[in-house]
Amino acid sequence: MSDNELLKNSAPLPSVRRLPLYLTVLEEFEREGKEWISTTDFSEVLFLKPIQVRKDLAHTGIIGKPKKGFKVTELISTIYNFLGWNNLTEAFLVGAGALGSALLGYSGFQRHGLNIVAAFDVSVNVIGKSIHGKEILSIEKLPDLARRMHVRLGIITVPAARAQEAADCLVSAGISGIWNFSPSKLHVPPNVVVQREDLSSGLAVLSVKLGRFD
Amino acid sequence: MSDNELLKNSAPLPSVRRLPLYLTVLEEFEREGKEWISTTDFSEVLFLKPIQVRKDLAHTGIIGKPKKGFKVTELISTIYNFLGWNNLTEAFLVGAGALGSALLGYSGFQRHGLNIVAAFDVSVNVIGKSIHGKEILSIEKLPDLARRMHVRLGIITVPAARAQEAADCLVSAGISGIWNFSPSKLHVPPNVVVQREDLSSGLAVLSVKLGRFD
DNA sequence: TAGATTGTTAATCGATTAACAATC
DNA sequence: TAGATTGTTAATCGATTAACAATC
Repeated sequence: MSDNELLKNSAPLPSVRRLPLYLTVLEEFEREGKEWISTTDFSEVLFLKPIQVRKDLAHTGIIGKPKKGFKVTELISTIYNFLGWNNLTEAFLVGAGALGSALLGYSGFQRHGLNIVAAFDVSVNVIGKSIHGKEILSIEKLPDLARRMHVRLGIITVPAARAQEAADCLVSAGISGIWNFSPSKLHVPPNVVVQREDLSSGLAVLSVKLGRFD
Repeated sequence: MSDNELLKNSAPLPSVRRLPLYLTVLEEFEREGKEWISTTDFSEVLFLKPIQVRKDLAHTGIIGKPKKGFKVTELISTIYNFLGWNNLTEAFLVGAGALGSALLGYSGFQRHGLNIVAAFDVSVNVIGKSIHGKEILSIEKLPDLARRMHVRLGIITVPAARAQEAADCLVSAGISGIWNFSPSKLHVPPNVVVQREDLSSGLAVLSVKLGRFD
C-alpha cells in the first residue's frame, strides 16, 4: 500500500534529497580549483554533522582516502551518475500557467538531466503561443506525441481540480513518472512513479516555525 | 547546531507537511456538503494508514467523536488555526525572474495566510515594471520599506550566487523568516527561520525512483 | 445493543548519531 | 611517525505502526 513498495534497496530518500546540496558545494570547490574535499569541509558550509555527510556519500558507492577526503571531480561525477543526471530525460509539461511558464524558463534543469521538450494546455488562449521559446500545444496531441517521442516523464502544473485528469492523460500516454506540482493526491497505476512537489507543505512548515516565535 | 534548536515541542514536521493534504480533502467534503469525516475517509483518498491520520490530527488539538469522526468545518478551522493561516503574514519577494513572477501570480497564497506585498530586484530591466499587478522595486528600497511596513517574511527567488546577498539584505531589514527557493544554504542568525524549497531535491528523489525501473 | 471509530500506550522501524579501528 | 579522516559496527532517537480499551 506504500508508495515505495517497488523502491527498496537504495539510499534513504532523505540522503538523496541532500545530494544536490553537496553538488552546489562541490561545484564551488571546483570553480576554486580545489582537488580534494572532506566531510568536515561539507559540514562547515552546510551545518551538517560530518558523520551524516559520510553516510550520505557512502550510498553513492564512492570511496574516499583517509586524511584527504574525496576527489572533487570524481565525487561530482559519482553523484551525477547516481542520480542519473548525466543523460537527459525528456519530459512533457502539462499546464502552461504561471508556474508552468516558470519551469519552462528555468535553465538549470538541463544540468540536472531534465529536458522539457514540449508543453501542453487546454486553454485556447495559450495554445499556439510560445513561452521561453517553447510552443504550447493542445493537450489532445499529448498521447500521440508522447508515444512517438518515447517521453517518460510528465510535469503537472495545472490547478488542483484538473490534476487527476492531467495524470490520467499522461498515464494513458504510457508515461512512467510524474512530477506533480499540484496540491492533489494523484491516483496512478503502481508502475508509475509520482513525486509530489507541494508548495503548501513547505509553507505549512514555515508557518509553524514562524509561529513558534510569536 | 541544528536548524531546529528553537523549535521543540510541536508537531513533528512530517505531520505538519501532511496537514495541507488533509485540507484539500476537507474542502472537497465541504463542497459536497458533508458534515463528518473519519480517518478512514482520509486514508482511502490519500492512501495513508488511518492511524497516521489520527496521530497527525491529534497534534492540532482537535477532539473527535467515536463512530462519527471529526466535524468537517471544525477540522478545517482547527488546521487553519494551527498553521496560522487565518491571519495574513505579509511578505517581500526578492528576485523577479521566472520563478519569482510565478509566485507573484499564484493566487492560492492568500488562502494560506501569505500576502506578497512587494517584489524587489537588482536589474534595471525589471525595476519599475509591474508583474501580475505588483510593481517591482529596487532592492535598495527593501530595508527601509520592510521596517516601515513591519514585514516579517522574505521570499528568495534569485539565482544561487545571489542568494546569500539577498538573505543578508532581508536579515538586516529585521525580517524573521525566509522562504528560500534557491539551491544555496543560507547563513543567518539563529533567530531567523529559513525554509528551503529546493526543486533539485525533489528532482533527485524522482530521478532515483525512476532509475529503479530501468 | 453492536460495532465503528476514537485516543492512548506500547512495539517496530528507519534514519541519525556515536564510537572506534583501519589507513594514508 | 602522528594525526586527520575514512568506513563500519553499534547506540540513540524520532516517526510510524500496532494493539486495545474507551465511547458514542
